[in-house]
Amino acid sequence: MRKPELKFAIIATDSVIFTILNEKLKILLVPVNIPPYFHDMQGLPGGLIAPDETAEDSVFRHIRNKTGLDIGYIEQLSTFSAINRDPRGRVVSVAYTACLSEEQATKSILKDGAVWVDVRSLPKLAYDHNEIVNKALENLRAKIWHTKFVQSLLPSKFTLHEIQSVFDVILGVGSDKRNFRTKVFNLDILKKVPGKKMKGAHRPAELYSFKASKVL
Amino acid sequence: MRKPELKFAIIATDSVIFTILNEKLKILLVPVNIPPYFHDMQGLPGGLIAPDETAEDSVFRHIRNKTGLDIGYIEQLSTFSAINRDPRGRVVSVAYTACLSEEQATKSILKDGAVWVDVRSLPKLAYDHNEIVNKALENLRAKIWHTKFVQSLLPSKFTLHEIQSVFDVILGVGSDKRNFRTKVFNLDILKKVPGKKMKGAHRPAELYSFKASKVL
DNA sequence: GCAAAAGTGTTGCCGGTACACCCATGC
DNA sequence: GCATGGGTGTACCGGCAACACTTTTGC
Repeated sequence: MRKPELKFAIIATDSVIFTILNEKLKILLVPVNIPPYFHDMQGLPGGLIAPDETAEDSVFRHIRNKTGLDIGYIEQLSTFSAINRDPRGRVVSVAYTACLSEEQATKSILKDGAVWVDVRSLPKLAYDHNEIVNKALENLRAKIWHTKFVQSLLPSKFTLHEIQSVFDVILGVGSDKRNFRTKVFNLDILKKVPGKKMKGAHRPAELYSFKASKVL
Repeated sequence: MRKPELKFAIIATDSVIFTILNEKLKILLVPVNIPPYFHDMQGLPGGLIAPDETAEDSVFRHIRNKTGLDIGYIEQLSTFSAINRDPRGRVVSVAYTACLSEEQATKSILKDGAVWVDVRSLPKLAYDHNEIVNKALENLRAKIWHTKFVQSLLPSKFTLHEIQSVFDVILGVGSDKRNFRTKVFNLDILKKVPGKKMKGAHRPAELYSFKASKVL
């Protein structure tokens, strides 16, 4: 099945890059065309780790190449080492999760056919990338209250409605406005900042930002 | 600093193997002697991943070689890829956590100078192994209530005192007997099994075992 | 009968959830 | 003045922590 020409395993990284566009959770996918194994499929952005870079460096480099962006916050997800996960040979992949704000995602200049795809309607992906995405989603949902993922998904200033919407979209449930606010205020992670945000003919919303390094 | 003869990174695994001996949390360490880099030091058991095995396979194999035991349950911890973590060349390591019962640990036939060392009095270890152990400890403490680690640390039948002792030793705090029992009973993960355990001139203790696959 | 570990319930607090109304703005 | 989203408080429930006495056994 796999070609024996590679004597040792090669190390790569794959990135699950989340953003929220139009209240939908999306990830970045790139075309995969590797005859005779994969025809017109999609997969996660990623690539080999260069000899003089760490896995994190590699992730930053590959994301920059696909989006033109410098991502600020990534988190290691897991390492995938199934023997036949890459039909071309033995490739072990260290998977990472990253998040972008809608603003960053829309201003990024996608290259090589990269596209944002709704996680609710993912196609069958190349390699074991569906498995990686599923694990990334589980991990995101489990840790959303205890990591900086939310901060990466939001602009520097945001309304309470916006931050609540991030939680609701990721967790896939609608939450109560008053309870949500009580909870985040008790966590003491937000500070009110000057200015208000108008959106249509309504009462303007207060703006908030994250207190420096409160959430781990 | 590092030798350039290796053109690509090599993949290895390292294992943090916990057990509890005499109410002390211990890990397995092996001697490391690699002049001119490491003289009479200790480090985690581990080794390269063979081309035809997964990372998990590699962990099982290396543990078997050091202890003569077949470990049942392991869990991936994290992957360490700092460029100079191994002074001999570029080695990326996938770290795993495993746990053994006291019975398994004492009956295991340690080879190559492997020893059990109290985590409270660890020496400076070779490579970045102190960092790996610290992360493994954090992870163990954070997930102790939600993983099979506790099951791996206990024999198949045990008393309530014994399981509480496992939690207390790992978390480093004494807990209330009645509250602890209320909590585990509410979790519905234990079943009473026939027989009692005597230990000195006292009232005998009931024996319990885990219900099949309740804890994830 | 005494030393030593096993076993057993109640109370207060806190975090989570359910739930409804007034406020500020543009038109 | 009305339509639209912004903002606020209370009541119930369940999990968690503090706390002391009786039971069973070997000697």
